[in-house]
Amino acid sequence: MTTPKFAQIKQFIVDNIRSGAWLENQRVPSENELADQFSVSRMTARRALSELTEAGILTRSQGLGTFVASFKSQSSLLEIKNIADEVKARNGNYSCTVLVLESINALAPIAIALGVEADSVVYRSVLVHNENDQPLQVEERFVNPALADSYLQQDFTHLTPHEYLSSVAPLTEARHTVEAIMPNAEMCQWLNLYHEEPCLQVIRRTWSSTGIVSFARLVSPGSKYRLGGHLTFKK
Amino acid sequence: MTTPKFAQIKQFIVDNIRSGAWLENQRVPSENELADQFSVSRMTARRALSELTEAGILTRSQGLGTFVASFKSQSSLLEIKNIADEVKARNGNYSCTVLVLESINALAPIAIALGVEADSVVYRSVLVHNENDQPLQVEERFVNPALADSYLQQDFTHLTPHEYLSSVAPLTEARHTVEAIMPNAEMCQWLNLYHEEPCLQVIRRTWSSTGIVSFARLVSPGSKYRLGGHLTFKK
DNA sequence: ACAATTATCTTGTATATACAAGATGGCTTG
DNA sequence: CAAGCCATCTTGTATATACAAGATAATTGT
Repeated sequence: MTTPKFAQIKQFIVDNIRSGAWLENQRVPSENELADQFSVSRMTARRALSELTEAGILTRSQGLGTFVASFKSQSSLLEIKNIADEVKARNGNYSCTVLVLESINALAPIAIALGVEADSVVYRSVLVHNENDQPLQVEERFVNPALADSYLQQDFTHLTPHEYLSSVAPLTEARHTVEAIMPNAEMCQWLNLYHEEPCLQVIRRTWSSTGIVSFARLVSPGSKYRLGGHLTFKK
Repeated sequence: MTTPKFAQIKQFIVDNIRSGAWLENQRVPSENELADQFSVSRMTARRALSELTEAGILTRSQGLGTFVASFKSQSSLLEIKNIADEVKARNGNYSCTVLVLESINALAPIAIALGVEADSVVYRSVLVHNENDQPLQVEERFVNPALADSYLQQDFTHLTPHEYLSSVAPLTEARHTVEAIMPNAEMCQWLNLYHEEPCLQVIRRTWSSTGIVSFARLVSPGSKYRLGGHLTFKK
C-alpha cells in the first residue's frame, strides 16, 4: 500500500465522477460513510473530500452534505507562461534583442498606469524575444524608478526584466488583459512583418507592496503565437 | 474570536509576505514554531501552511521546511467566463440570435477535431451573442450527435449550448486556445463589422467520458472584447 | 582525518476524540 | 392543526498523539 489512503479515496471519487456514475449536483457519501467504507478515520475521509472541494470538483455545505460540483461553475483558466521558457520547452533557440533602454518623461496614460505624476521620469525598455532568430514577441515595458532604480544597468539578454524585477521588488499582484490589435508601422518593423497581420496583445501590470512596479505590453503575431489553456478532472 | 485560528495564522503569513518582510524563497516558521507562537496544536498550524501551499503561496519539502514560493513559478491565469454572465454582470442587455442550426457532413478538419469519421453527420450551430442588441461574439459550434442527439431541437435563445451539453453529457475536460485572427467576409457580416478589424478567437474543445462532445469557435471583435486575468496574494 | 552512525530537526500520514454549528424531519405540546 | 422543540444527520474547527520518512548536523568509531 504505497499510495496514501486519502489519495485512494480521492481517486475513488474522481473515478465515479469521470465515469458518469455520479452526476452533477448529486450527493456523494458523507465523511462518516466514506470512513466506514474504506475503514479509515473520519479525518482521513474528510481530507479527501476537502481537497477535492478545494480543487473545485466538489462543493460542500454544512448540515447538508457534499455534492458533485456543476461543471458550469468551473471557470476556464488560461496560463500566460514566460515566453523564454515556452521557446526552450519546444527545443527552440531562444534569444533576446534589446532595442530601447532609456529613461523618459511619462506621458499621461503611462503615468496613470504606473501611478506616478505626469511628466515624471520613468524607465522604458523595448525587447524582442526571438525563436530561432525570428521575432516572436515584442515586450515594451515601463518601470517605476522608485522601485527599481538600477533597471537601466541590467543586461536583459541574459536576465529577463520580469526576473530582475521580481528579485528587486517582491511582487504581490499582477493583472492581465488580452486583446486582438492591429500593429502600427513601428511594431511591424520590430516584429519583421511585411504585411499587416492581427496580433495578440497582453497587457500586464505588476504590483509590489509599495506600489505599481511596471507596466508591460507584450505583442505577438497572431500567426505565430497563441495562448493555450487546459481544464481537467484529475489527480 | 470569530475567525478560526487557522485563518488567523494564514493571515499572519500572507501579511508578512505582502509587506516584504518575508522574501521569496525565504524560510517561514515550522509547524511546531507556529504552534508554540499562536498557542495552537501542530495540526492547526499545519492546516494554515498546507492551504497556503495548495494556493501556491508557499512551497514545502519534507525534512527541509516551508518556504515562500517564488513569484516566477506562479503561472498567470486567465479566466474565460460565460459571455452571457459577463454581459449581465455589467448590467448589459443580453440576447442571442440563432443564425444556423443544421446537420451537415463533416469535412476532414472538423471530423478530426470531433473524433468522428470523415463525411459523417454532425450538428452545427452558429449563434450571435448580443450586448444591448449589438453583436459581441459569434459562436460556431460542431457537436458530436452520438453524445447529444437532440441538440437540434433545443431553443438556444434561452439555454446556452454549453449549458445544454453539460446537462446531457457529463463533461470531464476542456481545452482552449486563444489567437488573433482577421475575420473573413462571412464573419464580418455576422459581427456587423463595416471595416475589417482584428478579432480574438477562442477555440474550445470539450470532452466527456465517452469522447469529444463538441468543438466551438468563439470570435469577438478586438475593439469590443478582451479577456481579463488577475493574480494576487490573498485570503 | 574520514566514514559511518546517531540525534534531531523538518514535513507527511493517520487516528481517536471533542465540541460547534447548519439543516432536516419527526414529535410534542398548546 | 400548527408552532415550537428536539433528535439526528451533516460539515467545521481544534486538539493530542503516534509513527513514518526526508534532510542535516553532530557525534562516534576506526
